[in-house]
Amino acid sequence: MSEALKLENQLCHRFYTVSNAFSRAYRPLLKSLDITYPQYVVLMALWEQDDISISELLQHTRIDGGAMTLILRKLQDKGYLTLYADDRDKRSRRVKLTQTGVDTKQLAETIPHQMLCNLDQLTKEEAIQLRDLIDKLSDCLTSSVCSAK
Amino acid sequence: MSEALKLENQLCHRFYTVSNAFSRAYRPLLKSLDITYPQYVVLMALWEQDDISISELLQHTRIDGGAMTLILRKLQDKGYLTLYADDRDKRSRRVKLTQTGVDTKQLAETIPHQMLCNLDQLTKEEAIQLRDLIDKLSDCLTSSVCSAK
DNA sequence: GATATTTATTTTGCATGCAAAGCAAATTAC
DNA sequence: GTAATTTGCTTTGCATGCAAAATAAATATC
Repeated sequence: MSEALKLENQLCHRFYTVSNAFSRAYRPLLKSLDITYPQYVVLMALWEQDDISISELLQHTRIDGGAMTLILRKLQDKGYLTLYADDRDKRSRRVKLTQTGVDTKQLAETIPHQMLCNLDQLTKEEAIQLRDLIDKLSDCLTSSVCSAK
Repeated sequence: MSEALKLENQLCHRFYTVSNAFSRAYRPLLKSLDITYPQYVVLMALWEQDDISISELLQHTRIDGGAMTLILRKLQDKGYLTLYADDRDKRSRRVKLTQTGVDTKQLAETIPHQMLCNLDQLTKEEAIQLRDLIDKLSDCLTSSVCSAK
């Protein structure tokens, strides 16, 4: 049979598989914080830059807008953050960590190490190489020059 | 701030982002077949090896079991495949492409090329390198020696 | 300055991904 | 050979990802 349609040759399937594997691998690490992986992504973004608009948060995290509404609602319910209207632009809403949200960063500090511990078969060089290749791939996919719309 | 929790340093977030980007990029290519990306994965698996049990299909595709039930139901409704009971083991069900399902492979042959066209910034060597690094990473994640359960 | 358009966000409807529970058939234990 | 366990699959409930429609507010057009 032709090689092109073989599952083993699909880069996309590798990303599909690994992305889901990551999400599963994070679950036990995030359990004590009572958050999911996308919620963790939102918190990481806020720990890096707090008190930003939802649209900025969408850009940083690349999470879907519709999903973001629900994620923020849940993180608010859990007491990690607060949503408030922007005075200058009433269409916009802003996100701000609560004290709990800020403090939780300390608890989360150990998570990246625990995850890296899963990945220690990769050397630092390989990890960097992998990162750079994915970024190149990501640029192709995002710009999607050739994609038939 | 510490580097460990920065979003930019998370390999997982790259996979999250690229995996979703792939799914989005495939959408227009799969539209004429009226299937989603996971459904396409199932068809690719069956074009490679037809008439297999659901459990085999689960292993090949690494799709979630609960999701697979729905995906197969939809592909059956669309006339791509048939589900039938295994005579030897009545717990098991088997999947077989219909003639339509088999014929559709011809239509799908062009899809991998169209997608590669999106990714032509990557050289062949880089693509292979990327593939191998992801496989190494994938092994780490799957075996998850160190993960605290 | 009223209208048309754009922007920021939410809602809706559909398709997974996942853990956990449920079920029936096959297998193991004894 | 019956009970306990395992296996293959489906169902359930929850959390996204996504396109498209809906809303409200800000901007641009004329």
